[in-house]
Amino acid sequence: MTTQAADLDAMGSLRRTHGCGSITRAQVGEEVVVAGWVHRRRDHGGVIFVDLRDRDGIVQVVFRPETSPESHDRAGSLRSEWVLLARGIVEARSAETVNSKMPTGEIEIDIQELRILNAATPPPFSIEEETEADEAVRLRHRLHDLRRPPLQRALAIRHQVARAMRESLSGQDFLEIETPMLARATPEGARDFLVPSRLQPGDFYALPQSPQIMKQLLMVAGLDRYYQMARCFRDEDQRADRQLEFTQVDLEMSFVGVEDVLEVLERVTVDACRAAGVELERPFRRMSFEDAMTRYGCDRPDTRILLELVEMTDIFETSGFKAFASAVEQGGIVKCLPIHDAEAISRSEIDRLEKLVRKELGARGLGWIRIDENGEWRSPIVKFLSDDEKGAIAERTEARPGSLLFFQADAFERANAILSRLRIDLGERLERTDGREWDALFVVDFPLFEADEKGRLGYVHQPFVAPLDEDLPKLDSDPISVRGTHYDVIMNGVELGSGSLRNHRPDVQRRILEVMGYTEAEMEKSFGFMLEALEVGAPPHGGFAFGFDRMAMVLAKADSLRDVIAFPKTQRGQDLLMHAPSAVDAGQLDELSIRVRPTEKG
RNA sequence: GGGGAAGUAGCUCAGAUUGGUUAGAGUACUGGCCUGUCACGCCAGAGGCCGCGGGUUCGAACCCCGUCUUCCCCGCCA
Repeated sequence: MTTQAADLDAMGSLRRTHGCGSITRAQVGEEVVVAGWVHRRRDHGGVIFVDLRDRDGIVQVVFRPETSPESHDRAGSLRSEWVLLARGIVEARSAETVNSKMPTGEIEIDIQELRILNAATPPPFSIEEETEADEAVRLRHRLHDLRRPPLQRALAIRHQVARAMRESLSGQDFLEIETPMLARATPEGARDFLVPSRLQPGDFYALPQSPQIMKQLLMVAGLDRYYQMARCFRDEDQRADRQLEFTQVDLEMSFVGVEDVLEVLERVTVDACRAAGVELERPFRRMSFEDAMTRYGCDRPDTRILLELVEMTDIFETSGFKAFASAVEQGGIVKCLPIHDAEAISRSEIDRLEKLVRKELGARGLGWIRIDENGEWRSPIVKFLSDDEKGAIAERTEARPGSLLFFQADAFERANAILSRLRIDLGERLERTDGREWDALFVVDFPLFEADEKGRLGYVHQPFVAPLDEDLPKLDSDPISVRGTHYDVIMNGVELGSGSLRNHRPDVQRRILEVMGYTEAEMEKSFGFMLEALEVGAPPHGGFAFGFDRMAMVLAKADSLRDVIAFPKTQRGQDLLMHAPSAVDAGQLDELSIRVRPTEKG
């Protein structure tokens, strides 16, 4: 659709004097010039009101035939989202016409001169605080969506947080250093985005998944303290909190231990949040990975939710209740989520929850016991339990009339994932929270290795994480129990970022790769230049990477990364506004020595 | 790769779990009227490949099969 031919004006020498949202009673009587978009128009035949909107806010401008017949006449043709420049006198509204719902509702501008700078096609949906438009529609019409206040606020918060983090890190003696976007493909980790090389036909660059290796090389090179607002790329399936391309506030520092890094992280996090108007309590709480999993079933707990899980595995080791006992026998666990005063959870609600965890998380079922007002145990599973088991359950969960107990008997990961999901769902719905708005904490002491189903060890985070000094001897004797120096910063149940000390000694790095089953040749192929770098005098070093988009999401109280990124991609990786990715000319492919295999899609 | 939800007017949605006239509403849009509205109001009008492709049927928005798109989740993402 194209715009109607309209009689348009040039700006001439007229310039804006105020943002729409910043005009108050203080300007009454002054002449002002405002510029923006027609938010709404109310034409009374005589007087015409236009709500004019810019980044700053909305102000009512008035066109009266008696003030300026010409402006009034032309205002009649205005439509939504047309672009105006208008000069007029700020007037106080009479008591009856004050609009208390608008920040600028006490004043209006009597327009003397109107310049229509541009017309506009009708917007696909109205530009409001809240929109009901489908997300696909919002993404296709991203320019209109970006005009909505929540998105404008989110981008402003994003800017403020970025500025504060740069300032904070500069103030702590970090240098901002850029690293290449055209980097080397890595065999490990996420799928790479590849970029074909014209000058080296048949070879490819890879867009960096993160600057991990490059920042370690900077430490070896003696730059001491580095940071970067780093664009990162991972060609993996997306989620509400994962985009193909995203931004990390990446940092690394030399001659430090865990405490030194955490001190920096705490300062940066506090400074960043303050820039978004959020004051965090210091010091941040610390929690071990083990503690987090035991009590919350999750390595990024939202500790504002007061519900906690209870360990039950030992009770059911030799139970007559086959469903639980066999889970334990197969190396799994039994855990319980007790909820007291749970009368509000109906039987049909329990069925709904069971269906949910079966479908979404692969639960085998959802065991539950309700203790009614008379102390009777109402439950489909209670008939399988011995008196001893019932006694132990009651004692550990502090069950009482009104309590509802949810059980999972499954593999460690799954049982915890399911109960953690229920904990968050029900904790929020029943408002079992401590009332704090913000909850920042460090989770520390992650295991270095995890075993796959065949018992082979792999790294939990990445292959360069240094072990805790005191666990170093166990690298040979009991590697699975070796704890890493890895740490996470968690806020409101969202992982803001993670980091660790790195292996600076080549012998330790090699030993860790050996434990994971790498042969000498594989080590050379995958990590050759890293291992070489450690040989040229690598200082002890460690660092961190904040998921900057996630920080903005949490601080803007958004539910999706797409609401804090100007031009995000859909779950299928498409940009619905600019239509990327797209086919390219045969000539372009030819230059790159690339031939595309035809697909069904064409 | 797998599971789920959705797809009807620009937008948000009805359209019986029972297939049957010309597919409706609100809003937005267009024209007219209106000098104190602020979700302005009143009158009139226009607007539809019922996501797409097959099939069943005398007849399909509706039933069946496939497919595409968006969102949520699992896998995946050090």
